[in-house]
Parts: sequence; structure tokens; C-alpha cells
Amino acid sequence: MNAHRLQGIFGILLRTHGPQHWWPADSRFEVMVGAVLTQNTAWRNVERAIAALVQAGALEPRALLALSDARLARLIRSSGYFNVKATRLKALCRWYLERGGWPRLRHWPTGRLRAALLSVHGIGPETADDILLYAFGRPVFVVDAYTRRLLDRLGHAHARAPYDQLRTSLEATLGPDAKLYNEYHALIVAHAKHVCRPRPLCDRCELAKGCAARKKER
DNA sequence: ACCCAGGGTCATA
DNA sequence: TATGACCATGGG
Repeated sequence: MNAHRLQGIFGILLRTHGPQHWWPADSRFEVMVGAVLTQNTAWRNVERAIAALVQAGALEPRALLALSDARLARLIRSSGYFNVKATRLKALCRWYLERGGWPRLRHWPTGRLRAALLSVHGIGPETADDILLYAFGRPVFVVDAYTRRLLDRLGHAHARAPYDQLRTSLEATLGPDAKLYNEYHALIVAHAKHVCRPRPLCDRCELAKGCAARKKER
């Protein structure tokens, strides 16, 4: 799939859904926390968990680390997998503080930052890339299940390829552009939520023209 | 009652 | 490399 096609898809998504203004958070640290909490979880449930952390004054790395595991798990209960995610949040906070937080990490080259994030227990490729793009502003294309599903339906050759293969393919085609990647990923999520559900309703959007799932249903 | 949601780890083949 | 079990809440 060439650059023109990818940009065309972007244009359709943008016209259909409008600018998304992502990531919905008030701070870089909130982006990082949200990236962990939203792992395989509806955003609605994450919002409640973040509100509880704010209420507890724990949306800050030191304050979060000061909580007991049980207390933290209770606060983020609504986001599901709360025991797992409590451990992951603490691991991320420790990593963040031990390296001097934003004042230091902001100077790290993207490759080193990505490798470091991936070394944190519970931070996989998508969570790392959410943080790189939306907290650090790095030109990294975030790939998620929605991205694969959409690109697969539209006939992208690497839609089912391993994570980094698809990511680097998209980045190579589009060129490094954090603003574009920011909006593109947000639009894909918006599209998945409002139009292109697992049972495709592609008739409602312009992408219907190239949608394999729609062709199959007819 | 079932499926899905802005994944990741670990054990196994 | 590629499956499958597991983690768990909340909405449709």
C-alpha cells in the first residue's frame, strides 16, 4: 500500500470523524498511566480508574509508588486486571524515576527510549508506542488490533505481519511525522468505535469502497 | 449467556 | 514462530 493510498484513507477518516485531539489526558504521566490501564480494556473503565487515582492524589510517580499494592489495585479496580496492572504501574514508575523522569528522558533518542520502555515488565510494543507518541511526541506509528483490522480489510500487504514489521512499513511509507501519526491512530480508534465494528458496518463510511469485509457480506 | 474492549506474559510445541 | 491460558471489570 503506497503513501497516496494511506494518505487518502487518512483524509477520509479525518473528514468523517474530525480531529480527535489525542491523548485525552492532562499530563505526560497521565498518558503513561492510561496506556497501561487501557490494555485490552474499554476506555470508559480506564477513566474511572484515573479519576480514582486523582481523587487519591496518586497521579504522580512518587505518590503512586507510596501506595500499597492492595490500595493501588483497589483504586484501579474498574480498569480490570487490577492486580496485574498495579504491578505494571509500579514497575513503570520505578523505571521512570530511576532515570530522572521527563527532564532526563526527553533527551534520549527514540530508539533507546523504545528499547528501555520495552524492557519494563508489562510494557509491550503497543503500550511503549502509545507512550513514545503521546507522552514524548516521538514519530512512532502505534499499531493496535483496530489498525490491523482496518488495514487488512482495505488490503494492506503487511496487515497481519509481526508488530514491528507493520509499524516500520507504515513509518517508511508515510515518513516521520508525529502529528500525522497522532491523529491517524486516534482516528482509527474513533472509526472502530463508531462505524467499523467487528461486524462491519462499512456502508456508513466512505472507506466502504475498498472494504473487503463489506464485499464479503454482500 | 455471550462477546467485546485503545495488551502482555508465560508455558508449551 | 505460533498458539493457548491467564489476568478481570463493565457495557452491549
